[in-house]
Amino acid sequence: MSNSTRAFVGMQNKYDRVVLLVDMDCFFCQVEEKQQPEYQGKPLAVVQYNPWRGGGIIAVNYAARAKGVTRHMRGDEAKELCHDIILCQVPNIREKADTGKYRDAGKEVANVLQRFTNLLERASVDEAYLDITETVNQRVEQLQAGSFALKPQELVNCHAVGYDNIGDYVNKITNRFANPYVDDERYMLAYDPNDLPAVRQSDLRLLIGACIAGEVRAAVKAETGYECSAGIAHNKILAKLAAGMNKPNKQTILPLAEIPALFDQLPVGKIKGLGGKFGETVCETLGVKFLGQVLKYSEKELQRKLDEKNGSWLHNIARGIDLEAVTPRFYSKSIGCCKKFPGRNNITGLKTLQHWLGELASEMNDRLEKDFIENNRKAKQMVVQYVQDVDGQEVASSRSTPINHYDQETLAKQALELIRTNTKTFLRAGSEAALNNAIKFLGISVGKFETASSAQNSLQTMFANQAAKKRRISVEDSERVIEKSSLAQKPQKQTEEAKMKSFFANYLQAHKDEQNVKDNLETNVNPSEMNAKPATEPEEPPAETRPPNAALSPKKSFFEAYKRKLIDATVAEESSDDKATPTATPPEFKESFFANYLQQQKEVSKNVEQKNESAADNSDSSDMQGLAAELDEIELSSTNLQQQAPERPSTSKRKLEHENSMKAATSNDFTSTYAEYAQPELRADLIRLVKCDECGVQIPDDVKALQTHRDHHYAQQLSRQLRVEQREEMQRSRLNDTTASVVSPTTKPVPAKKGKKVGGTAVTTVPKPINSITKFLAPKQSLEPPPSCSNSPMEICAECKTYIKTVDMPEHLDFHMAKKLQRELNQLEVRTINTSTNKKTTSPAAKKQLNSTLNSTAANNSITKFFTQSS
DNA sequence: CTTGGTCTCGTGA
DNA sequence: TTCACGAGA
Repeated sequence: MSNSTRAFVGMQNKYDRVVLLVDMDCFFCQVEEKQQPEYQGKPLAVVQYNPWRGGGIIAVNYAARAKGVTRHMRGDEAKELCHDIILCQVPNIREKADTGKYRDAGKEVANVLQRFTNLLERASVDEAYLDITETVNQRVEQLQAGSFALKPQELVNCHAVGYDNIGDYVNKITNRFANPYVDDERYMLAYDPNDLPAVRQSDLRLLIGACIAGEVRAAVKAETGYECSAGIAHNKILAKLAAGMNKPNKQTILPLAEIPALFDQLPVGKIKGLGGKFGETVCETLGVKFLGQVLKYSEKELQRKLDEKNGSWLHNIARGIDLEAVTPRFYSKSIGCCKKFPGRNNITGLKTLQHWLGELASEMNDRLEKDFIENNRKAKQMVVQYVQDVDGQEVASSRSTPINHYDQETLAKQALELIRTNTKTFLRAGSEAALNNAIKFLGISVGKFETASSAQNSLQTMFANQAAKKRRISVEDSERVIEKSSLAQKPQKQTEEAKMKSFFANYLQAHKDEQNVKDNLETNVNPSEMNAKPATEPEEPPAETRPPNAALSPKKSFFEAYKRKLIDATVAEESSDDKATPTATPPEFKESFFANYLQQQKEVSKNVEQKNESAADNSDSSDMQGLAAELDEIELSSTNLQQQAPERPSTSKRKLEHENSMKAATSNDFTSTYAEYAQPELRADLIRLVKCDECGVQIPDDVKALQTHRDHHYAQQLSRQLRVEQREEMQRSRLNDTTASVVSPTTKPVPAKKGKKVGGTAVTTVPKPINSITKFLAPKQSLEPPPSCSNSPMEICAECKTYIKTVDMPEHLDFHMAKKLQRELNQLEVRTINTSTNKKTTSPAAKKQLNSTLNSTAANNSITKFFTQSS
């Protein structure tokens, strides 16, 4: 558990990184929509249960935002603005909001993100930074080596700050390829000479970053069903800023050169860290409104007016420089829960205080057990926070204490002690039960996690190993994913390809290939519109078996991509009021990359010559020249198309529908828009899709994605079932002990709580290990090895007789073990429930047994033994 | 009484 | 270093 302090990159690397901020769109709403598919496309908001005026809104989907519904509204106000709005309650457990559902969903997303880089920093439940510098650099190299070509079709849903459409930005970059020094004059004025190499590469690298962002978002969508927005920039601050500029389901590049213009009009408070009090002081003490105005102060002045650290930080920020590193963090450093007790709900009596501490402690206990199993770590410190009303003033306090084990009772007791011993007069004079100061806020959190030593018990060891292995595998996976999506990597070893030095040449080569080898594209885009290329040929072979030079083909030239955008734009026009429609003004093709290339062709081949042997270059070059005329023709026809397309929208629309065969390709609701634009991972020629029998959603046909998706259903089913059980259990205990209630806390609510607790323990304990291991659950897996995965070695699992990737086999076997564990836990649960109904008071022994199994260091119970035996 | 519940970080003692 | 507390997202 390295407590990594904040890290920074060197000033000399200020433009070297490519950072992504992925931000889930109205995440809580999406979670609800996924859970209740019938809600999809309808205006929806998530409210926290609170009887006053219909509950407080904490998330609003875009359909509801269109009607003017915002956060900070009450449910009733939302209803007024939008009569048919669906209001989802966040579940209430233990009389307080339970956000576990969203935490789990966030983790599901993070698991996908993780595959793309190990430099993943989770910033909140629905936001994460990814440092993708490595991958970008690799692709730059491959681009230069000719083994990789950009795929502009990945950029359809992408924006660049300062450009009306992404095509303009791409054109700008390609122009610079043709004339590398066009912008240098400006660069020299604006940047330090030492930065020029990075500055010159900046746009291309951000563009590549955007392609990766497209892949990331497509993977998230395909594997979790959730949509997100992303920002692509050279640092965290800018990535975060950019991500917010186009939403939902879009991504935004913030080009270096656009920063000054942007900042001139950018309110200071828009920058992360300047949104609050500090931002206000900055504005006041500097007399500025916009970030750009900060430029008039020297670093020294800023340091003097603010302080040394903030001064130079702001000095940098105003120049778009932020050196803060993306610090890898998947799991939170602390876990806590709290509750407000406003006004009338102030806690004024000792019993009430004990009751609520018990509730909070109970939730903590559940979450800590879960965390322990997942992360093999134990908290060493507990903090209790509270706000007291001391004669009209709110006084906040927090006290901490070391902890060694945490069950509900201990946590609650310790919390109470901390409050008691730190309050001057805890009880009102002469009273045994009345607090001297009413409590308005109560929170318990734990932190200072330490890894549980593996010697402690085998259960821990197993899960620790599990986690470590998973991490390793996912790193490999991320490489595989990237490889898969950048088609041109496949013929990497082909040396003759490597001789082509520019990615222009690559495009041309690719286009040439397209004529020889039939491309799936032609089935996607109607051949008659493709300048009368003969529509032909049998099914394309699976990607893995494709001949190398066919695989090299980038599938779509710029031209095709733009035409594609045209079609999209046409459809978008038809589907009228959709906000998620991409801006898709087609660029002028005369200025296009092809035109440029053709003009510059000879120079390019000259450059190539300089770096390389000559013979192959000449032939390439002549090949390219041979293509020139044809490309001209294509371009010509494309401009025709540009004019014609809007006049026959329905054909292209139908085509598009056919193309993706996604259920909602033309629907204009907010949840289905993705299908139209999700080429990178969803294009049939890249990944085959299968339909989930259960929910009908399209899933990439590879073992991992399938398992992940099924796992999701399985987990849902499990938790549904467990929730039902829990509810029943709660009712039982209520029947058994009707005196236990919130309003009369004098009645000791212990039996009820304990009854709940037993259920709760099982509820949160059981599904988690299952959930994390059921990645390898194969309930519906066929006995045949999936054809699309034939490239990775598979073997048959002796337990369930299904085909499993060899690399996944160890975890798959773990899964079977976990199933057994689940059975045992379930039996244990049945036993405890039985005793509780029989005896009215829950058997504390049974509960403790479970608790200590998962919590403690003692390894002498049945489950632990079970694992020792089976492993 | 009415964004509530979680998190993380920086600062000063 | 650790703790308490506030700020910010």
